Amino acid sequence: MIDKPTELTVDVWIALLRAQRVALQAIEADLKSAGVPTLSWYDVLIELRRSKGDGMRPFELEQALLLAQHNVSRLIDRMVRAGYVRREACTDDGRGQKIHLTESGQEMQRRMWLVYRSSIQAHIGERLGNEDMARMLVTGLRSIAGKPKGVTEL
Amino acid sequence: MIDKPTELTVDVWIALLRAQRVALQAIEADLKSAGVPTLSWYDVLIELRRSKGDGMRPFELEQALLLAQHNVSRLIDRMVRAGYVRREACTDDGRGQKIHLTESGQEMQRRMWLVYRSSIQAHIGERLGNEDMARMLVTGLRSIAGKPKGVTEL
DNA sequence: TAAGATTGATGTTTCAATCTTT
DNA sequence: AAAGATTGAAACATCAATCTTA
Repeated sequence: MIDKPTELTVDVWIALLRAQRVALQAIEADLKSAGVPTLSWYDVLIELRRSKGDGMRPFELEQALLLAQHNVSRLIDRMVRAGYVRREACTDDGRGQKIHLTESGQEMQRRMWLVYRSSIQAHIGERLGNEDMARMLVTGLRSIAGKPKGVTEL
Repeated sequence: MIDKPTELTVDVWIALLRAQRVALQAIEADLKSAGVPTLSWYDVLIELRRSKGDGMRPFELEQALLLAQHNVSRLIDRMVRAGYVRREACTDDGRGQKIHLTESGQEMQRRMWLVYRSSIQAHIGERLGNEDMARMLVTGLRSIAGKPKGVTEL
């Protein structure tokens, strides 16, 4: 059969699934025990911060975060209710809107980053050497992920 | 600060998140368009199949699949309703039970594997060379994931 | 008391349909 | 009609509490 994967390929996929799951659970647990929101909120906060005060359209967030439109819509709902972002009318496209960070959202992003970065170091950095990381990136993970559509370059 | 990650470490984490998300979404989409259940069902089916008819305790599934106990409980509920697994009383431990594959569950596992393996090949195998895969595994992904607790060896 | 497992309430994601503007 | 975005209903996940047996 032409599209049957080798054992090695299957092992890589299983390991990829597992590594991400283990690391993600550990990192989410760290965030939770620090009393801050989850990673999906962080993703929105950091994307908006990178937009430098211009705000972002929901569909831009959608592409950057690999989320479905209705999920972005509801994620923003919750973050508006929590006071971290606000919606603004979009001047050049009547259908759309612009999402902006609030002061409180900026603060939360900074606060989360302090927790998040320790966690990345603990669960990723301390387990891998520089050589290994560099190789995983250039010929491995990025080939699987493809090129991001949004503004954010990896 | 002692636990601040390097840029490279952060890049690896972002790439890991992204690669898994992209591949997972692609694979789930393939399963859906083939009209079969999602990957979490497959994970249960294949674990049970590996147990060779002995069945598995819910807490064993929990460890093998990295799921919380209540999630396993409800996942099994749904799969029982769909007729793919059945619960049996556990002879040596009155608190527990044994989960077994049904005939129909075995069939579905086989059917899903045909779809799943093409999908793994398309989204992982065709994007990576053998050398790269081998390196990602031994010095990369597996160091992040740690050792699995359950029966299943990667 | 602790381990194995389930349940009610609540929060989040998904599906399909809808609404508005281009 | 297509793009951007939202919404109701249903499926699924999570939290805290509970139940049973070891």
